[in-house]
Amino acid sequence: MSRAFGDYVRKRREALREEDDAFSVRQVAQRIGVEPSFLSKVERGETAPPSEAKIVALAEELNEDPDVLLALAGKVSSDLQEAIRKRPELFATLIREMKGMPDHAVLRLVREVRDGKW
Amino acid sequence: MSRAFGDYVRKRREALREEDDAFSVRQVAQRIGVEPSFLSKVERGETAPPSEAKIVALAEELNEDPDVLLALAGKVSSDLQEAIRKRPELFATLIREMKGMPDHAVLRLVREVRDGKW
DNA sequence: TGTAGTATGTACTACTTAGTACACATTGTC
DNA sequence: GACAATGTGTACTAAGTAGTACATACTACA
Repeated sequence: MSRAFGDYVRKRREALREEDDAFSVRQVAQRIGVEPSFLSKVERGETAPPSEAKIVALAEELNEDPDVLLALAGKVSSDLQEAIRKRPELFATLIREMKGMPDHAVLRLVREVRDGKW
Repeated sequence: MSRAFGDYVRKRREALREEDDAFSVRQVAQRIGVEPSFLSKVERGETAPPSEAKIVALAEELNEDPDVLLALAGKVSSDLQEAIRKRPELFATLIREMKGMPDHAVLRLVREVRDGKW
């Protein structure tokens, strides 16, 4: 089991803690709605990452992008999955086409789409 | 539990069966590597759709687009998920932007990308 | 020195996933 | 009328998911 998720969360939490004691395992656990022992195990990679809902809560707590945290946990946000499931051929083709493209090309595309050229 | 997946599979299998007796529940089940009773229950929606691997095998068997079948089963192909997880911010933004767009716009985009304009 | 807060260890559990194994009743066919 | 093939009902299960509950051990500080 890769510990990328746990390591990342722990580092981020401890960084925030330098400035604010409220970022202890216990307090963060309580705010996201899990037992401290569970969060501890997650951070140490002893247990698989939590559910999507808890990961999103954690991302908010740590001021991180939920999609990035979900990715580290090996998941994809359910709203993205739903969007794909609604038009599977279209999105499947597009994503497979783009997965071989460099970041800057994808980024350019994102911007064009966002700027309403479509 | 919605039975969209099972209904679709059953219809498709029975259509193929008009032409070819090899498309019985038993024989298809054997070819995709499950018990006939399991496929039967799946088609009648009595059990949740099978795993991704079996769905893909079934799609091949039925000459259907695996992404469509996966979508009916409420799933997204793991290779697409992996592509998203590798660049979560980029893909998340793009997909969320596109989910509100009409089909023809998405299709145009797919074609532009495929035709190497990027 | 006691007590408040902190992290972690241990044990357990309810639910879900993804099926198998086998028996049974029906239908076609030789 | 036997035999083969078909679809389905019933019972079961191994592994994974997503945690809880409580006990223990350490640290700071008043």
